[in-house]
Amino acid sequence: MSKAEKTKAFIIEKTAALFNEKGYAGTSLNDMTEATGLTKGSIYGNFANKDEVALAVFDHNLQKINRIVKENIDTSATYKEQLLAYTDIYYNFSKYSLTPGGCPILNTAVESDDTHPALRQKATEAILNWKSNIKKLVTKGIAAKEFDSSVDAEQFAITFIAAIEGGIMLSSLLNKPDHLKTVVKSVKKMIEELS
Amino acid sequence: MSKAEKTKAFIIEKTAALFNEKGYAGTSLNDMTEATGLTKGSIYGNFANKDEVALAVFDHNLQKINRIVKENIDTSATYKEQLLAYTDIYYNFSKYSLTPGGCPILNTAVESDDTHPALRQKATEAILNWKSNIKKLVTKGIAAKEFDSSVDAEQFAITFIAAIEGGIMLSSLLNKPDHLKTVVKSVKKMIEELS
Amino acid sequence: MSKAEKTKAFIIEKTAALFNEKGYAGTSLNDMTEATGLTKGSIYGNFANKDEVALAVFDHNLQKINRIVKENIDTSATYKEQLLAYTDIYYNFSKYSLTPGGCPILNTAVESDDTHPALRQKATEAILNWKSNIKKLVTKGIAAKEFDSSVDAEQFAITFIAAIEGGIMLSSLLNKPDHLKTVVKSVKKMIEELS
Amino acid sequence: MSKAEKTKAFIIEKTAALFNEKGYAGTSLNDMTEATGLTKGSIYGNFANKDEVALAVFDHNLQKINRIVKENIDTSATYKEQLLAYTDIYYNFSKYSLTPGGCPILNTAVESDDTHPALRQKATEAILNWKSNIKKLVTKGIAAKEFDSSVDAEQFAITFIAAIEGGIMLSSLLNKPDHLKTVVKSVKKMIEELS
DNA sequence: AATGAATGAGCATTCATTCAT
DNA sequence: GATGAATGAATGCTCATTCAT
Repeated sequence: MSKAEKTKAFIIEKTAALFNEKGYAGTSLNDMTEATGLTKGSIYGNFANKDEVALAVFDHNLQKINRIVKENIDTSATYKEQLLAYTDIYYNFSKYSLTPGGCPILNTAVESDDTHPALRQKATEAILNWKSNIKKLVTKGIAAKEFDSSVDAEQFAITFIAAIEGGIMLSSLLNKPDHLKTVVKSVKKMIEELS
Repeated sequence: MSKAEKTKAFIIEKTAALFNEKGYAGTSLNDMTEATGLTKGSIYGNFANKDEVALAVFDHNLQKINRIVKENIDTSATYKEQLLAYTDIYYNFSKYSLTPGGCPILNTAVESDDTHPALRQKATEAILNWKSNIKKLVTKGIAAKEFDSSVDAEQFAITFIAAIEGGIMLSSLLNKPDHLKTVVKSVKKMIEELS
Repeated sequence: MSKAEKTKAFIIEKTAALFNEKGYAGTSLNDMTEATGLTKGSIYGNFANKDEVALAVFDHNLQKINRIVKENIDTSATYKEQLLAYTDIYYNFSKYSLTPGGCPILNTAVESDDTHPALRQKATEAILNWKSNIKKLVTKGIAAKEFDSSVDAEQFAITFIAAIEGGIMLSSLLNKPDHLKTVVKSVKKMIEELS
Repeated sequence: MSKAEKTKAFIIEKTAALFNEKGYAGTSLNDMTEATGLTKGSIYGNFANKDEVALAVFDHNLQKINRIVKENIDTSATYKEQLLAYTDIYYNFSKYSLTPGGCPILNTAVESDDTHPALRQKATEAILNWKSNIKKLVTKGIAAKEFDSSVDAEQFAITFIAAIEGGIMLSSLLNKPDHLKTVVKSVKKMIEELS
């Protein structure tokens, strides 16, 4: 890793919390220099502009989540177990020391949808990919006779994601991590009902 | 209604969409003068500062939703029907010409939770009130033997709100109103299962 | 004249020398606040941006010159006398307390021709208008039998302007006002030769 | 020529057009690295600062012109012919592929006279040298009885340079190479009248 | 001799807010 | 009660320059 790559990674890591907590518009270059200890010139030497940092931070946050998902899903044998493992991630959400400030996908989605096309695009892709993954597990589970053939995979995936994201929002806003656990419990019940 | 009250109401109405779409940090006084056709001096003559406008806008948006909820719930006889009526509001969400830019509670919750205590407080109250309403309907439904006594009202309320809010986010981000309808379908199924 | 118009005029007057001496790129907003005693905000309250000030300054400088030209030309009876009166303006160039820093048209022409289309356009129009005026005097002089019919009005006008502007440049650069007077003498000889 | 000398020459050549078109203040180190393909460090390894490059570029441009002048003058027998040869250079100005952006002496003179003493000094010397050359030709022509003894060599030289430089400015600004030719024609007539 | 990476001062511009009229 | 005009701090970004490697 070159010096530039190291500094880029350093900037991303140090500003990730900032962008997630204060949003894109709410995070200033000054905030960023304070968080990193670097000068504005240095940040602009490594990124073309604030936008590029924000997009890189989003990718960074997403990778973090995807890595956790992969680790937890791969060890599961059946599709049902994989779905349950998926939910377990959110049941133990606070355990994983993820970027503070709530779910980056949710935050980005909410802030960017009317204001920042490039970020919106990133959030959209992340959600569509997530939906596709859940859908695949359900479809394969049906094929493997784990789930009832009448199950609507699309509907399940959408409801799954909606509930989890809504649960994260409630937990963050009300400062009650248990609310997400409560939602996860309901989602687990939904998974049981797939059979 | 005095002239001052009229102007205040006018400012709130004209800037409501702005705040909901661009967020608090993303909405400038200049945006507000453009949207209203008024001068900055005039806005400051009617509100102490930008904050006050944002808070008033939140109240305005919330009242709009609450009025719709009240209208649709009151006509229902049973508690189950009332819960179903509740969900119908979101099934037909786009029909009610609400403030553009997605759900104001969700937007405010996401933007304010790490940055704006006063707005956060408003969002918190709105959510807690919503949760309390749903919980009451379930509790009364249990007492009236409409729902099974084993039902956890708190869990249901939290999951209900989480799913709906998550559904709104998905619909806004992906620009697919049907996603919210899909979530509402799942919620209706959850209501059926309460019996 | 409204307050805004007064401030605009004040800004133009106070920054005219600045732009003429340091050029468009060489004049900073800080220079402008120092020269006017106003804040940046005040300048931006009266002009959309630095460009608008520069363009207004150019117009202001041009008007100043045009006013002097008009005053001196109008009193002359014959076309030859009008041409001579024209040159007298430049013979006494330093007398008129014009904007310091040399000829604004020349300065703007030289700086803007490869970099600033809007300013270039202004300089172009000023020069074309000047050429047209000189040409008209010659043409009318020919018609009035003051000048020989073989005279090429276009050639005279171009040479006239070129010599004067070149003379201003030499005087400014070498800090020798007499150089312009020397050039004017040659131009006067050219005028005598028109007959 | 050492490596360092080669690189210096390379930098000068590649940035000459830049400085002539955008001016000293308008040319950034970034522009210079783009134009040369070198790094900032490399430019600073070969020149003390931006100033030094600009001064070297001026010298480079001046040498180019002087070489052309020498080549064209030397072949002429009489002083009148030498003066006419001088003007021919400008009649065919566009033929010689000189630095784009107009006359470097004029550009430098106009930009630097109020802002950059070192460049101003260079432009001053170039003009004085030019004037001295023209003056010598006229004086020698008088001594050789080619020109009338009443001719004012200083006045002729100043008017000559003023007209040519003014002509270059008009041609550049109005994008009409013919304007310079028109001026040159007038200058040739002036030369004829010296006899 | 050249590079990559950094610096900090400076750039044009926009911000929320104030206040005399 | 509303306006026009101002303020000064903050915005994102670029500048010429330096220096360890």
